[in-house]
Amino acid sequence: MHRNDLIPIGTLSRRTGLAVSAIRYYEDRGLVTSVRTGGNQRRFLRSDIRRLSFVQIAQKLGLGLAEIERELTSLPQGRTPNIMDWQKISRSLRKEIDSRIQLLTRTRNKLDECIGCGCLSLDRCALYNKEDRAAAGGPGPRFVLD
Amino acid sequence: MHRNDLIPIGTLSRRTGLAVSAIRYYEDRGLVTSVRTGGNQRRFLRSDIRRLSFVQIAQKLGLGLAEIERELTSLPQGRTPNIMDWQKISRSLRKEIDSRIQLLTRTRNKLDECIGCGCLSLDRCALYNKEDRAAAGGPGPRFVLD
DNA sequence: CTGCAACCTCAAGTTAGCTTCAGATCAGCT
DNA sequence: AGCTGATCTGAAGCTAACTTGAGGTTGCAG
Repeated sequence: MHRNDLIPIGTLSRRTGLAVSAIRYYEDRGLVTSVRTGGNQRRFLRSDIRRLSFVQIAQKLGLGLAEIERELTSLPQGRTPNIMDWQKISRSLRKEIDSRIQLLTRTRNKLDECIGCGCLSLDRCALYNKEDRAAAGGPGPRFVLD
Repeated sequence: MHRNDLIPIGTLSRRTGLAVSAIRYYEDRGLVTSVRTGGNQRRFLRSDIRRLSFVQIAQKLGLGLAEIERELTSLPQGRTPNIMDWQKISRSLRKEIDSRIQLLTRTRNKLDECIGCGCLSLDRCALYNKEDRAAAGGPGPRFVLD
């Protein structure tokens, strides 16, 4: 519609709160793409603001850039993503949040049981265990949050 | 009580599921301590199994080793930690979990609002925003999980 | 008392996710 | 036309949390 559908990297930086260097890094990683001006400067789509906002939110949830990239592939290529596209991908993020909440809730319950005896073994938590009987139970509490 | 209150690093490794190299690294970082045999091999207290279990659980919650170290300072020095000590510190961990759950819940609610319009701005989420009016609202969705 | 798994130290390498720096060019206002 | 802030590239550096490797020593079962 208007000519300034294309924004320079500094603007994208201000609008997303990301450092310019971070955006360039994301481009290297393939999380966003840009076109170049005659003078070789990057120009991004306005819709990349949303795209990078999504990246930040997903990151705060603990997703790695690789996973985020995978999520983002569900956005249309060629066409600028519309509301429906973002709704769809946001719902996927919502699922992620849900499962994280569940995981934490389960851990909290486990921990509650274990606070009772202070054993911190989180599996075979039978009373305090002078002889370290739990040794038979295999290695550590690793599994707790796996 | 018995002579084998002291265990070698390999045993500690098996009992915690941690790599030997990781335990040595933790010792460098000051998360555990050991005594040495005549031949310079490390010997740990059995209670360090719990200590390192705690480390692993806290880590899975996203705490950094520095924060974990801080938590661990609440354990008694000199004396082997008893059940009460572990209960106390575990409760502190429980608080951490609780606040994380709250944070995620808040984020989920925000996101739910935003899925409605697909804007992903998460603050002034008034309908879809062709002119990018939100620009006035300051940089990105940074604050969401801060 | 011998053999060999388990230990030791120290330096360097690894992955993720960026930042910093140097030196050079661009773009837009006056 | 000129100034000045914004951008460019590529290499190197950084933090966290470890792992790997080389070369050497210990400790205990038989």
